[in-house]
Amino acid sequence: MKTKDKIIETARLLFNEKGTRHVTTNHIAEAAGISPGNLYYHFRNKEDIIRALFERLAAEGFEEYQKVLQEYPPGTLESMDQTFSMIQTFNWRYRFFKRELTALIMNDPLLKERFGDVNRMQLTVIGQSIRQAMEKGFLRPLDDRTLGLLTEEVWLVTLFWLNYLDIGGEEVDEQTLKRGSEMLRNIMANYLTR
Amino acid sequence: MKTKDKIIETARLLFNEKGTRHVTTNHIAEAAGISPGNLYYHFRNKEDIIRALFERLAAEGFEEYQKVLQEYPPGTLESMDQTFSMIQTFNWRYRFFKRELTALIMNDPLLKERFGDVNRMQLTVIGQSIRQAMEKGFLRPLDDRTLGLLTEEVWLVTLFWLNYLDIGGEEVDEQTLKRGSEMLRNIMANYLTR
Amino acid sequence: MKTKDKIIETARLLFNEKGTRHVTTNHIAEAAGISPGNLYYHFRNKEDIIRALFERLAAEGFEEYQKVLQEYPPGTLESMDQTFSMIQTFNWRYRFFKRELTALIMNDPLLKERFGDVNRMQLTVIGQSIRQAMEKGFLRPLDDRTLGLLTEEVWLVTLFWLNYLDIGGEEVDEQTLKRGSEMLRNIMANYLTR
Amino acid sequence: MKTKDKIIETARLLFNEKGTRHVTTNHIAEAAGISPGNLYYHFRNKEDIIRALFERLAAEGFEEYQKVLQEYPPGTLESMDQTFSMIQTFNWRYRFFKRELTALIMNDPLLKERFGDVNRMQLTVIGQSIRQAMEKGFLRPLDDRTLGLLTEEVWLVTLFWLNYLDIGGEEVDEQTLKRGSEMLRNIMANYLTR
DNA sequence: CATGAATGAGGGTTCATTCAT
DNA sequence: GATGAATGAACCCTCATTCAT
Repeated sequence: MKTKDKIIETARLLFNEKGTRHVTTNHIAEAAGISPGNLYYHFRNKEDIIRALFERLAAEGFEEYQKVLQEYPPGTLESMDQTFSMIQTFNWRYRFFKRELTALIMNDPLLKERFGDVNRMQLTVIGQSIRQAMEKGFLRPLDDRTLGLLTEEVWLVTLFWLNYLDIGGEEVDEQTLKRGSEMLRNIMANYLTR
Repeated sequence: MKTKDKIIETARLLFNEKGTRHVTTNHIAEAAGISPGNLYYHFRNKEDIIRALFERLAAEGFEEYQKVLQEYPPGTLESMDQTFSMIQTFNWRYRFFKRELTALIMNDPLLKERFGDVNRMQLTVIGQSIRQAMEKGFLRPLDDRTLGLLTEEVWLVTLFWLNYLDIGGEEVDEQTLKRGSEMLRNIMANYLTR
Repeated sequence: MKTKDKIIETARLLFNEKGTRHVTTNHIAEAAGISPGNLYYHFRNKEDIIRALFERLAAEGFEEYQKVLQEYPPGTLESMDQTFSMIQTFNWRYRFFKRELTALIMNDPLLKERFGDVNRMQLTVIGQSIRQAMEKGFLRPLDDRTLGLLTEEVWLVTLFWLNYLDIGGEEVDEQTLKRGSEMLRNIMANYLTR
Repeated sequence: MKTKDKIIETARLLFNEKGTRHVTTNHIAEAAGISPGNLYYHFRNKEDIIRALFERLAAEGFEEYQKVLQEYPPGTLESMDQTFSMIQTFNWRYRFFKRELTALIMNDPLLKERFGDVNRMQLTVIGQSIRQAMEKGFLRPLDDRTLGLLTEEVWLVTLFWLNYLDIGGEEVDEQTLKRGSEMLRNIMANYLTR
């Protein structure tokens, strides 16, 4: 593994474990087995590492989403399920990010913009997915406003399910993740044609 | 206003504005018009101020909730609406808290416990409220599992609506808050008797 | 007990327990059950308390010494023994003082002077005591230089026996104190007439 | 000279001059011509510097002792004399240490242990040295108890001679140090075979 | 005599970042 | 690419002391 990747991966693990605040750049360097100076050769500063982690999250997420799309016909409950659990995997892999998101964004305009882009894209994808399900007849016809709210509802649950568990002091495991899926299914159930 | 309150209030404003990380105890003292030493006369440390803010949030929240209960019959859509917007007010007043919640909790076991207590209590209240609505006939009969999911759904949206707006880069105003209420109504709509 | 005495007594206990450095004036006030302001009504500053403790040590020591003199004929081994163990009692009662003596003196000229006075007086007393023993025939005749060295030797052991135990990690109890007496007797033994 | 050594050496001088209490880490850094951060790059904290000073004292002392042993046959009065004045040199070089010893030890268990080790070793060395002198016929035969007391007596005087001068307000110079040697000789004189 | 809130200089320490090698 | 010593601003917090009441 290249040094740059080693830094990113080490940072991810440490950030998840202790939060960005309590992980120093020297700490990362040491854990990655390199010198502080070398870390700064590969990254301009700490923020830069966080940004790199976000880009990685976005790229990997996009890739995985393509795979889901290929395996499961879009617009079905199954594809929604798969997408949900895929996103949870990322939320978990990069959980420091979700935990501190607003704080991080508040102090880094560049990150804010990039996150905004990705977030918008994801919302669009969800919206289209639901619209497709409607067009294919899996869901009953919905007016635009209801469709909008439903989309956001699905997205909100998907985004914050891990935080919800976190806050409630619940472990993240197969069971609790499954409960998240159930919640989504429960939401959709009201709109299924049968 | 007493010094202790002045500190708490100043801290709340600064934390909301810049995040706990970027607000130093000396900042708070200066903004409150007192000496650093005096701040530490009233609070053992920075964490202690954060805890005090949580206690205040909890106490004020409880108080407000009682008022809502007295004005609106529990178990109605209206009371739910009122409770939602009341909670949003607190989420906004103490928004630093919600933003950094998991990070804060991760590093302060005492806060974690206190938050857990309050959170559990709130979930219980919501659950009972929905059950009452059902018993009164506003909602159609639901099995326990569905009722549990619905409760969590309502709670999740209530908790994270502000974060959702934050993340999406949306302003917090009457309009966006109202959209949160609508989402809740939309969720409930599926279970109303008519 | 008067407030002033309460402060002195509390300070002595705390200083012995934790050292002057780690005992704050507020700490003393709290333990004495009074307010910080009140402490400063009775003493100008922390140094002043330490000085008062020294004066008390000196006064009590003088008083006790008179008692020993009355009970045991001066110039006997027995009176030396009694004096030794009497001084150990004070060294123990005010052990913080002996522990930090040089440091305390270095930063407080007034204390330095007072301690010097008392110390000189004590040396004189010991010297005279030994001389008496010689004149009474308990000790064999000694030239002035030897007598001077012997006096200092006795005084040095008496002064530092507790520190010696402290340093060696030994408990201060009847047994270890007795060993100190034995050492003195051992020193004197070489000069006894029989 | 390396930075680490520069820090240690500077600390030693300042500690001797003003006592550990009144020397701040920033003082040391400034006097050593480095930044505060750099000091903390080489030492974890202030205690750590003090520990390093003790280790240096112990190491240098051991080294010097070996030299004395090679030059002067062990078990002679001369070797004792040399050892005494050698130790006084160290007591003087690291006099802050002896002055504050008990206080320092009280608040640093690690230091306490290390000091205990070294102290025990030194007592053993003295004991053996006296025993050798006896076996070689320089000293008359002594029973174990007397030998033990004599050993401790010698050690006590050696350890505290500088403190004794300090307390008495006497300068440390050739003359006063010589008086210490004389005291030891005076003690030994009683046991010499001739 | 007594209270206790208030002061403020400064202490130990951290950590993102730089730079000579 | 890499090292690791070095920087320095700033942080959290302490505590002897003061002062209005």
